[in-house]
Amino acid sequence: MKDIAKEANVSIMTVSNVIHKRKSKVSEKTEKKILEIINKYNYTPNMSARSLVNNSSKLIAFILYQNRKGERNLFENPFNTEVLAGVDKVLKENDYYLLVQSVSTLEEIYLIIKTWRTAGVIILGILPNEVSHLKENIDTPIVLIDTVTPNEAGVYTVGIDDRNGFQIATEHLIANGHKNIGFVSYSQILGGVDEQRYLGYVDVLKAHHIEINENLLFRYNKDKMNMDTFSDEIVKKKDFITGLVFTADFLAIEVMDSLKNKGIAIPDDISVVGFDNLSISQFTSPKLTTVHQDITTKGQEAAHILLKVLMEKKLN
Amino acid sequence: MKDIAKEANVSIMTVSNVIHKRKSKVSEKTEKKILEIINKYNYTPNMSARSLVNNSSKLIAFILYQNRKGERNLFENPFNTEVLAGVDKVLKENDYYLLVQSVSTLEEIYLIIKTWRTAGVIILGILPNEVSHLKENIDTPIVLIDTVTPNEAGVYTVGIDDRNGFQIATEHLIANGHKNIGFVSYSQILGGVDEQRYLGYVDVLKAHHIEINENLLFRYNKDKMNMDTFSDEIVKKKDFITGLVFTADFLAIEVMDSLKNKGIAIPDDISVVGFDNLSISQFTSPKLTTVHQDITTKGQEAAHILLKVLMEKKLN
DNA sequence: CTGAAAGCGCTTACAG
DNA sequence: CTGAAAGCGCTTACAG
Repeated sequence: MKDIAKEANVSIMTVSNVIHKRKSKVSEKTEKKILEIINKYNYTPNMSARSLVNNSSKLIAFILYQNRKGERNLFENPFNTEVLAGVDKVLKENDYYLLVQSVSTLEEIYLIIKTWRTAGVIILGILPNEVSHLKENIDTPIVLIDTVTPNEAGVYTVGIDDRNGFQIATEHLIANGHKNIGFVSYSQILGGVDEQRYLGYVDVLKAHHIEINENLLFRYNKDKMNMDTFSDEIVKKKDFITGLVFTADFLAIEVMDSLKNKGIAIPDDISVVGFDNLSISQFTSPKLTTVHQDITTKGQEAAHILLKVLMEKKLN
Repeated sequence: MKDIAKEANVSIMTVSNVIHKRKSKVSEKTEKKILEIINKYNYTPNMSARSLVNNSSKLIAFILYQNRKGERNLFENPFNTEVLAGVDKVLKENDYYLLVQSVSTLEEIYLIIKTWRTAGVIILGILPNEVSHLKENIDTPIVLIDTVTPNEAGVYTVGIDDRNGFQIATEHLIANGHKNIGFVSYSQILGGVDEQRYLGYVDVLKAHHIEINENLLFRYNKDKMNMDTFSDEIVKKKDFITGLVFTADFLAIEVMDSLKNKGIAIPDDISVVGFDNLSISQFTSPKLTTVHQDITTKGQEAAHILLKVLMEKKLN
């Protein structure tokens, strides 16, 4: 910038004004001259310097969070990476950049944000009871995906009507004559989207005067169980169960595979309905019946919300 | 930092020395005092300031590159995200951070690197003939994944013996009595890993005195074809073909699905062998026979190479 | 419309 | 072992 200013015989200030397109502040003539020099030298602004002055960077942190010791690889789950795809697309179009990390504690999140003075943060996997802690420790806008929480100032959420979605899933099985329908989810059911989905499941059973049977609720704790022992629990009750609703396609696919290996025919012995409509779900056999949600759109939505809030902040 | 220095009654310099663990330069007593204050205020260094001084940040760019107009979402491919998982893990353990973006031009890559003064870059999808251009425009260490290129100074590659891997895949079909084996890959075959795999395919056919039949080479151009018309080409030759080798599981899964929809039984009508051993490959039906490669390890490897080079740079 | 000054938080020589 | 100075590249008031 200094060199450009020298070559154009203007001050650094003027170059800065040109870069920031403050047209009213620079004559067209000098602007043109400076732009030429900028292009000639292929000048790129140094983000570190800018961030330092502004005490905020053009970085958005994208965090995959899972507060458990398990050595699970969060990037293996297509749901997470489809969200990432949406975020990538929108931020790129708006000259923001994406800092990605998977973490297992909230403190790691705080550290990233402070270290890089990120403009905002998008997080997957936060539980409702963690939101207030999060809010106290982060002073940039926060967007949570699939966390069911009241909108507080500074905390925005992206989600769908999970309860209704799951009513649809459950209703589908009922419509096909099923009564003994198992509910299969990951373990942290309290407060998360899975609770909403559970409520949708209950809604439908109740509407059809079917009693909720605790024995048909299967919760997969990824850290304490393996898929084999988990599916055994379902196998034990196979003569009773005729249908299963899953809160996630990814889980449905894994369980289906395990059940098939144990000689259970799907859908002949047990019918299955998933949730998410992951792109891989169409490749299972039989094709997984699933409730669609547009995952990439969730990511785009999250990014848009963040950008909007950031714009408003700037105007104040 | 200034505040910490003031409270400890030392200079900023001394605080800096403590933070960087230059033990020889600070007495144990002052060190302890300073560390206490650092903890008390939960001090986190400002990376922007550091990057500015060093003219290099603790950011590593992870780029998914595809030089085509197609609107393909690169995060949808589990291969890419499994690599990402490996990179994430290693960088996190070494206090580096990950800047992720999918791009469609080399210029976008250069821009990211200059803008953020990244310490290094890991790229997927570079073709061999693009390497020299890349090298001329990037002055940080570059690690290319699955690009077949001679090792030049500053450009490192992570890959496997693709030719041998594909010999194994092809040999598997031969061993099962197949002779008319189709080779299915994505379109950009020249110079990439697919060429190595093609050579492996040729090796085996030749060894068994089977002539290469141009009509059995299927190249899927994602931008110009759709899966339906592509699989039609295979269907046309279904009475002749008895086996197919695929250069990627992801492609195999999509094609298999399409073929099944068109009434082709797998493996009864046509046997299929994939490549990669994606975690989702085990969920297809029939389970995809595939040549294993440890994808996450490729990502870890890439990160390790980068860190090693960075360490060596520092020592000079 | 243009410019000189101060400062963001840190590090790197260098002097004591 | 400790410190004062200069500077990284940029922006934000402010003065002309």
